[in-house]
Amino acid sequence: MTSDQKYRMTHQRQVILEEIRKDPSHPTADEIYERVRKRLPRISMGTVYRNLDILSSCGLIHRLEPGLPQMRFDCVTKDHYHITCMRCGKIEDAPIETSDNALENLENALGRLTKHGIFGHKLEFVGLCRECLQKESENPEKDKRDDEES
Amino acid sequence: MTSDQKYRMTHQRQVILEEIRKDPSHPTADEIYERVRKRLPRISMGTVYRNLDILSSCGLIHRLEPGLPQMRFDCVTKDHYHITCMRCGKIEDAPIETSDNALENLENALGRLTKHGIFGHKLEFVGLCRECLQKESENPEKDKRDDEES
DNA sequence: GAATAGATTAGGAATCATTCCTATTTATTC
DNA sequence: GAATAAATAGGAATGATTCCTAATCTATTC
Repeated sequence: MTSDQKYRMTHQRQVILEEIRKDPSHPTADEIYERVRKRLPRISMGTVYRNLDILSSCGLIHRLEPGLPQMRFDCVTKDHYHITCMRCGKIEDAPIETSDNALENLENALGRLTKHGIFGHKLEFVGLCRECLQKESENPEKDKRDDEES
Repeated sequence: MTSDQKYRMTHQRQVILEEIRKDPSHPTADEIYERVRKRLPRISMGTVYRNLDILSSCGLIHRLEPGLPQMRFDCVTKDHYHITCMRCGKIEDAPIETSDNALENLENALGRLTKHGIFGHKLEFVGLCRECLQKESENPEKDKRDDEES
């Protein structure tokens, strides 16, 4: 698929890849399944998961692991950072560059300090997305006090 | 438990907290359950989970969410960073300070740029722990080529 | 173009961490 | 010490993910 011949690019795999590439919103496996199913009604969830694994391990997509029960997938394979909404779970790209090497220097220093092999880092920003922030301001303090006067 | 009286400090809750505080290795819920069970043989998993939730929401412990199926818990509530071993899943503290405010500045800039409310970030280093690194060097390339000459 | 072998699939069962439910127990307050 | 609320044990339910199997597809070789 990349250069090795271990994998074939089957039609199902191609459609899954296309649907991920159509969608910059970091969809879950389930969302990908639903979209692919419109084009391939007989596809199974097992096939979707297996191909998400294979596509990730080939580097054609990225697997995201926010602290939420479902994994999400990213068609952008260039390293970048994300903002996760703590209310609705939406994940958006953080418009910052990873090119400055402060974190890389830190990785090297950490490797020396700890004798670990440090191969990378995951940096994720957490907050409220624009929509949830707006709802918050329209309905202030709503869910911070769910123990009073129900 | 902190200052509000919403929660009681029950014996079970106390024991759970003590066992977490005895153990700096970021145990899973299951590991905590096993340790607590030695002291309270009749405790149930539901009680452990409920109390881990409550203790986290009170700020007495921290809940970690590495990209692995099990959550882990940390008795150190001061903000700090971790190194997760991609082979064995062990989580260790990263001996770096969070006090320099580069990431804080970045959060502020991001908030302005995106109109999100940014409340924090999660930074996690990924690599091999000392033990797994050593095994790797004793048995080089073992698991990178599991497709050749089994 | 038949035979072979390996990869892939659909479908569904199994797994397993976590959450939820309920009847009972425990602590607190009046 | 009755009333009330919180917490518990035990077990069932949930739900994302993984695993299994028989059937199908595809590339290669003769």
